Amino acid sequence: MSPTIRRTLEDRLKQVVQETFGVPLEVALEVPPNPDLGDFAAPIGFKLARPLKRPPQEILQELAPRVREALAPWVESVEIQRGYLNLRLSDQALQDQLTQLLADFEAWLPRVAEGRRMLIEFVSANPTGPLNVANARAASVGDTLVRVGRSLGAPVEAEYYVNDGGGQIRALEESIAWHLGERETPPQDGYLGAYLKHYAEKVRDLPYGQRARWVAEAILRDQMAELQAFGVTFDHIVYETEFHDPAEEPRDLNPHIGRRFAYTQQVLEAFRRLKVLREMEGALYLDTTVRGDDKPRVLVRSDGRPTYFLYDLAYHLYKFDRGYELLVDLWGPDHLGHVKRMKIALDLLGEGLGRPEVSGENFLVLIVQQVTLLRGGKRVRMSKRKGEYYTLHDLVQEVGVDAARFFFLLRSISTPLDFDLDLARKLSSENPVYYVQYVHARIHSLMAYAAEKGVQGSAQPSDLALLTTPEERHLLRLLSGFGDLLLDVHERHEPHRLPYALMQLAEGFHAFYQKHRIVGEDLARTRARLALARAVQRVIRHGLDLMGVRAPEKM
RNA sequence: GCCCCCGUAGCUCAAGUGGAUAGAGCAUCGGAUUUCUAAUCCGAGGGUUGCAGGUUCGAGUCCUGCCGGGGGCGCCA
Repeated sequence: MSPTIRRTLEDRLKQVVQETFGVPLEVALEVPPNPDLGDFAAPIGFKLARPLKRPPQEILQELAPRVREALAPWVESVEIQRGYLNLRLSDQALQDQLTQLLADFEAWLPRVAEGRRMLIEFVSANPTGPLNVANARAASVGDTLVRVGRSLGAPVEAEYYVNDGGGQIRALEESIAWHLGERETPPQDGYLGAYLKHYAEKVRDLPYGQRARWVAEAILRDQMAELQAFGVTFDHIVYETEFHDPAEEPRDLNPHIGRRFAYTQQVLEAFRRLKVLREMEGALYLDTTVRGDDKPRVLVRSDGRPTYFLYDLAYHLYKFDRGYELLVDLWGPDHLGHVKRMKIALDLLGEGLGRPEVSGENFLVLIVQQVTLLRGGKRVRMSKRKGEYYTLHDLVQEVGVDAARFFFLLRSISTPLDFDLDLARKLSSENPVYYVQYVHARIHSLMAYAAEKGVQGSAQPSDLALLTTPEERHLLRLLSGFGDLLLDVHERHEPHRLPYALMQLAEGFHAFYQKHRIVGEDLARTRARLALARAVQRVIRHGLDLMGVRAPEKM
């Protein structure tokens, strides 16, 4: 429940500025480029200069003594440097963090204050073939966001949407017939990959028209198994056909069909009420241009079949209806053009329904950029329909779950990722993931050694006061900031910060270990250093777990 | 043609909501271990942040234009 030191300091600083100058100021603490400058830097001199019409230096000189007093329990020095107020944490505060971390790790982690119920939808691959590496990247990112959120006590759930309707299912049906030799020419837009033959053989005895549904279910099961092996699970699975008209298909063939058709009708009614529906050439359009879109978007085709867009709106209304307050969707770059119209449509939907919570504001799309596979320095072209594949399964076989997940998380979401397969295979012994895992294993072995030497008893506060070398202080500082890091990952939806932070912590520990003897003559110092090592191990283990990466005890 | 993403060290990428001397890994070169895991550590070289302007105390970050790469622009999903 403890707020982090950084948040505490920011709140206090804000308060002091308000009391001293009577102006509000959002204070965002930064970390100075050089540790000699302190642990935190508040760039408030520049920011106050304008509203107060006074030079930064003068402002800070007036502020510094008050800050020093207000932050006394946590901060041992406050210095003015250029336009910054540089803060140095007290040894006591850092040692207290260590004590609390070890006493009750879960309680030491910060909690997300306003618990908006969040639903993250990701992967949501078509049930027409195996998962590819783009799905793998989305799975890594989405799952880690879910885990981080939960670790901070935020109500976050994971959902998978199955596009089990529309043209691709018809194409699947045709493709199955082709694989069974019932038609000579391969269907246009068909799925010609060898994998499908295996599924097709199992439905040979089913009549044409009923096979695709069975195969889609089987593929979905296999996808889920593959994801589970990748460490990724979902709380909910929702099918597109739930939003279809139940008259479309007999329910004994499709148990999902039409269960939530009411949502589809509700969407159309809301738009009708709002008078934003347009009929042109026999098709029904949503006039998104009233909110700045380029052109109206088709909801119902001229032959009466609804589009994916309409079903997607019904689906997202269903999400809001279940009480989620923030909807996060992870989409591929090919869906980029849909973001704007979707937000507009949700705004209109909320207005039409008179429900302000249904709105584009509460709908966040994260575009997870594409993955390009390289082999021998050349692009590996992939096409589901042509049957050219490199699957999630292949990836796990080749580089393993740990390396794959770590590697995917190492890039920010918005960066296209070149995945060099030759390099990835080579990386198996050079990948940074092993650098981090090694710290965990090393500390495990260290603990065993200490036990063997008969070192007993946990560190007392007086022991921890001995942690004063630069390497020890650096580690204490990194540990104390771990909660802030998780908050950043959660609030900004930037999971790539996590592996970087763990690499930094690992680097700090390796350097510390190299330079200082941990189990030694001085028992008090030994206890203190073991406590520090145990805390590092705990944080590393937690961080790796959030990434779905194992924390081995031996390497 | 319009919209979006990207352009940072030889390579792959970071850079905490506009902050101090732009940082890591890999690669290259040079060192370190009789004692707790060398899958480690220490050090060196390597940069006009694609180009040109602008905004301001301050720009890799924001704005405009251009160049290059990728993606999208369907009564497909």
